[in-house]
Amino acid sequence: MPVSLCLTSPNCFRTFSLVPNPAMAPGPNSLMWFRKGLRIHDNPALEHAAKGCGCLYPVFVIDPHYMKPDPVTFSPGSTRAGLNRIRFLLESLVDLDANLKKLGSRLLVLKGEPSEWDIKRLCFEYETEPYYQALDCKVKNYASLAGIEVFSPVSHTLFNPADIIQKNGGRPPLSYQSFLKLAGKPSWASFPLVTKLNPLSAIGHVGNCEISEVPTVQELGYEDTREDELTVFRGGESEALRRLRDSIKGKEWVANFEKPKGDPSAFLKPATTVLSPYLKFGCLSSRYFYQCIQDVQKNVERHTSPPVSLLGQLLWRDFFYTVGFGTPNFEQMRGNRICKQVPWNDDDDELLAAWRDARTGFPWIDAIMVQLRKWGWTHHLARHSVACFLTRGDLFVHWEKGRDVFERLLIDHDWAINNGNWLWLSCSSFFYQYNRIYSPISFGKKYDPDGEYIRHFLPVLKDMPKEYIYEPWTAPLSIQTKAKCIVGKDYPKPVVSHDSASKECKRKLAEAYELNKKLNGVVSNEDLQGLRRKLEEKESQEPRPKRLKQKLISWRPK
DNA sequence: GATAGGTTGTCGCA
DNA sequence: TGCGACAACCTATC
Repeated sequence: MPVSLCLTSPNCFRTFSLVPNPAMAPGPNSLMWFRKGLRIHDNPALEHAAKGCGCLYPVFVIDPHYMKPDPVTFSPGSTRAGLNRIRFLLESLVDLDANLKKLGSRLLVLKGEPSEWDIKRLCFEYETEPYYQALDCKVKNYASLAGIEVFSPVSHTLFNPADIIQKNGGRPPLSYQSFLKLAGKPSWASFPLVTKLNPLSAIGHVGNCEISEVPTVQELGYEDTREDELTVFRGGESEALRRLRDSIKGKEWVANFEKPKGDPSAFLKPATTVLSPYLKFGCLSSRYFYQCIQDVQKNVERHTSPPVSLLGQLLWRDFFYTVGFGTPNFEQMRGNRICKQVPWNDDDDELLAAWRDARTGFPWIDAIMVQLRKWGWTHHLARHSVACFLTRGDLFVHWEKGRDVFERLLIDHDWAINNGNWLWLSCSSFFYQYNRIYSPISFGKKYDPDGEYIRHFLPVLKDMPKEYIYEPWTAPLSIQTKAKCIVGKDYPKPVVSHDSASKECKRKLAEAYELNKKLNGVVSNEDLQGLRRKLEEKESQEPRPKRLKQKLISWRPK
């Protein structure tokens, strides 16, 4: 009996069939299913698949939902991913294919046509995201029905999130420090990882299955993509290892790395490693990265420590993976045990769109949103700035809305880390000091007083004198004219007054916190509606210029 | 129940 | 460049 196995989405079971054949010799045929973990080095699933096998099928399945152009979204891309990330993924696949070819194999890219293959061993990297949990559960069930051995090792993260949760009595730790204590040193920290593989077995019979080369973005149906809309970072394991070598070359830089001291406005040479997209797709093994940093630290007198050190950054990643894995409804406010229930604006699409489309009228915020859209990447602190601005700092828009925008645009988008950071920045979980608000004016200014970052990503402001570049609406008209940028015409007026909007946000959060405390975190929809009404009443009693009156202009960053 | 500590706020001052 | 005031949150731990 052939057993159908779908390797694309949890709700479909028709990609191809596996036909176990006990008579096959010499070893069992193996299927290595690549999802993330797009690498040769430190890839236990691939290693196991290759060990003593007959034929080896290295497979990547194109999921149409992830790849196919969706014409109705706000930025080029598919239903689930922006074009930048799709391109990054394709580049990573091309590189993986090339690296497999060096080992005498190749990548088999499949697109949905059923076929029968003779497989006895199925190997894929373990995943903690709900999407893969649901999919893998079904795949494992079907494989076991068919008598196929499944090997699914934890190798995407430093630790197994389930172990940490178990050590903590069944609940994930909610602070970084307690996470560190529970985690300790990873078991493999001082063992050499397998970074090189022997030549791989041949590909087996593929039947009538449609095998293709890695498609280009054009072949996927993306036509009019302007080059300047595309990211400056190239995907793939080779590029990841090159970047890694470059980053750790400067031993002092590694040893003295302090995340909060990095400059978010540095764009010619980013202040961080920009290894996050490679970690996201597993082009770079986080464990290999860990060992490389460890080696550098051994050879210097003193070095920084978590949370600010470079190693600390990798541990943050594991922290969010752990909490995300152990928290039901982690990606939403409702039904999320660790999330404060707050009456965010969730129907003001105008404010959301202004933020998303880089027309809030705050150049620092808008420049970051342009960089995000073009590069699919911005510095961590720049992400903080815009996330705070959208939610608890100024616009009071629901963090889930901002999360969705990041999810689409970031090339390093990672389910656990993105949701975790939005919970953090909106003061919904992990972090609660809602009085600490990033100023959309002074925060950028302290790193980049001349506004070079703004001039680069918002060329409309390139001739604005530095005295006004963070607040162009305060520039006298003569200056605006001279700079060829009239605020309200060439560049928008600010959508809110930061002073009054941030005060209002603090007041609302104080009320929301009080309600959560009173109800012991069990806040119903009605409770939230009640608070929303109460806050609105207060607003109408004390009318204040919540939003500066302005004619909406159809301004687009160029 | 009290206390310590928390990845990275802002402002004014020395 | 570094400090305290600002106003005061929460979680972890005892």
